[in-house]
Amino acid sequence: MTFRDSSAGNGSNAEAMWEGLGPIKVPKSSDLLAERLKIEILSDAYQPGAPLPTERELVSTTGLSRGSVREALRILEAQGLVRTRAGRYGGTTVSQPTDTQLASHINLFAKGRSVPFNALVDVRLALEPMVAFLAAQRRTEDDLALLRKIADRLDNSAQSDVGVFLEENVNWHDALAAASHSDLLSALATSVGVLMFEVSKIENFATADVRLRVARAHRRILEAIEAGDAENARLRVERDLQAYAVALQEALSISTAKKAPKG
Amino acid sequence: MTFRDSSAGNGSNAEAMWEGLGPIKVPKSSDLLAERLKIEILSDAYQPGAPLPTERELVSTTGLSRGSVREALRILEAQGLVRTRAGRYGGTTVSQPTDTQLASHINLFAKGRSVPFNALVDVRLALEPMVAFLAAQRRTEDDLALLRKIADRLDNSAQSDVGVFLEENVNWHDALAAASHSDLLSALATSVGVLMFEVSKIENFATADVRLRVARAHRRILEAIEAGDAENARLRVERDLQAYAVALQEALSISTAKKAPKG
DNA sequence: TATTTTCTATGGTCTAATAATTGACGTGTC
DNA sequence: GACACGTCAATTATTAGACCATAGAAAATA
Repeated sequence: MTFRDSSAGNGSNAEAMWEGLGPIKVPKSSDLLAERLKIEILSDAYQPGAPLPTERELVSTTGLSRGSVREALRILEAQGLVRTRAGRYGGTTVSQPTDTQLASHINLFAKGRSVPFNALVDVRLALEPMVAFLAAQRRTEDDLALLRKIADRLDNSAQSDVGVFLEENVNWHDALAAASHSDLLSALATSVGVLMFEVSKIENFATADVRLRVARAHRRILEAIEAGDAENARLRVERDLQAYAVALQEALSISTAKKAPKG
Repeated sequence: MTFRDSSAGNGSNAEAMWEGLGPIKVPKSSDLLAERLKIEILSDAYQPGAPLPTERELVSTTGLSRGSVREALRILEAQGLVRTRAGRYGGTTVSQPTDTQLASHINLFAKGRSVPFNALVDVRLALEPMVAFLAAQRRTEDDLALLRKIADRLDNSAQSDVGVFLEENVNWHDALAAASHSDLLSALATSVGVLMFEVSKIENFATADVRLRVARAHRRILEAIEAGDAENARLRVERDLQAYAVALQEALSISTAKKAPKG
């Protein structure tokens, strides 16, 4: 009598006995190792820069092959948790995810999901006013000096060099975010800022008129931040952002209309 | 005369000749392949579900080894851009990053960088009021039905089951975020919400008193959203969030004070 | 028709070897 | 001593080839 025979012989509820069993998903060894290492790394026992075991040590302690170990390390690397360097005294070390890496993942989310422009506006309209609010409260003298310098350059380039203007505009938003002295908030704000900046690179949107208005708006925001008037800074950013979004939205619909003139 | 001799003989600016040369960074083959595939995937030529070449095909088209190809695929998998399934008719397919994956990366950023509690509050205070604002404008009947059901369950469990209450509280915030109908915003909001939820699981913070207050607050927010009063919804969320953050902050300082009684 | 079995292309894993990298260390020259 | 250079050794980077496990399709069977 086989195992199968005996269970089949138990009657009508032979299958019911096993209904607690669902499909069993076999995880990949590299995923398991990555998960275990992730927990270790986040457990406070590891400081940034601390060395992980070498690949060959991991091979011997885990019993996995070198290939699986390396795949696990690539996963952790993509998550920004480790860094590997070749050569003697190289190896894998713990690292902290950078702003850039977070921005990259947000970027992938937005691009991969084809997040519409309006959704970007929603997020930016949530983040940037708060950034300005906090910046007005927490800005240091260094922050102010940097913001002033960028504001000057924006004024100067507003009537002349479009390329410089756009570049300095990104710098402005980065500096503002940094002045909020809030890690996560500024990382998120700059990420979304970059996304919108990419959109705004369409078809000479940054006309001389638009540039002048942006420069003036930033100047007013800077004044509020200098005065430490948080509520005012928030309001001004909110207003300017809405105006900017509306204008960009219009430019976009014109631009797409051009591309499909009789669609 | 050697090459070196001739350059050294040019005088004091011998090094200046080479100042255009920086350190040359040799990229890893897996990174290169991942980057190239990423560009392909994001180029609109690939729809979600579209199959990538098989590993062995990539080996023959790129000239790399299977190990390198697989490492590249692990990177893309960690970025949420592809999915792989074993077995015949399996393979690697294009996929869209999920909310959960974005949340996971934000989670790693916060944990890996030890982002302080206050910074989480900053972000949540930026996102959630906007979520409520948009939810009041965009909510469907289905959204309202779900929010009402959760609000009821929150009321019922506020005075009894702490576990159910906490769970439903997370559901509430998720449902609210969904009602904003803004992809990125809701993904970010729920990510940060989960992070704060983890913090609030400390030391019976969710006392009966706190639970009742939260339930009442949510009820008021729901009313504003039902009425479509966006500005009101935003204000109420902002106020409640601030109160919640203050209370949690106090509980945290008490909790940490207990752990280091005479520090 | 319904069920079971077989087939096979695919990812998953392992072993073994070689190449490339890189920091330390010695060694010589001036 | 200071500097340039070569050597060494440990580590990751990459390759090659093999075999296993998986999972649908397709064929065989009831």
